Amino acid sequence: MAYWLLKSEPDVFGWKDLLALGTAGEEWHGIRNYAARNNMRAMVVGDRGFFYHSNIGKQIVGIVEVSRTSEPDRTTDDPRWDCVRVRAVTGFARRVTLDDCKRLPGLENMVLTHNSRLSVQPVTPEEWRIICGQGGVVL
DNA sequence: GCCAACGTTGGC
DNA sequence: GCCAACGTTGGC
Repeated sequence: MAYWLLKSEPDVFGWKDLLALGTAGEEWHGIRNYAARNNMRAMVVGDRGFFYHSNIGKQIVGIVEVSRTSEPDRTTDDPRWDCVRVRAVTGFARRVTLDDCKRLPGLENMVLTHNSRLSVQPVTPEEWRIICGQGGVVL
């Protein structure tokens, strides 16, 4: 299983919005960046991802699961762009901030801390373990 | 609200 | 294929 990090501005679509959709989840549409799209194309059903609130909060707030693999993004006519479907799995007992990620040992190379613009990012198993521990998530 | 970083576009 | 111009993102 691979691990990812998905960003969203919480005033547009936040963790509570995803939670409200339950097991149906949400299509992760609107991605218009090749690197982010390629990361989505690499996802398989069952992969897990962190849900990150950008701009407001700047923190990881929960865990999502990929529930459907990449398919064309119906919100555009441009055939280049895809989306996956994700659903909420569990919220963090303690949210893990961007500052935490910059500070914690073992996260020095995390994409989040040095390519802040990439909206769908890979996360290594070690990074996943550290952040889940920090977030109070029992693996 | 500003601006640096980054990606994309399009003229050549 | 290069690169200047432009647009967007997101931290500050």
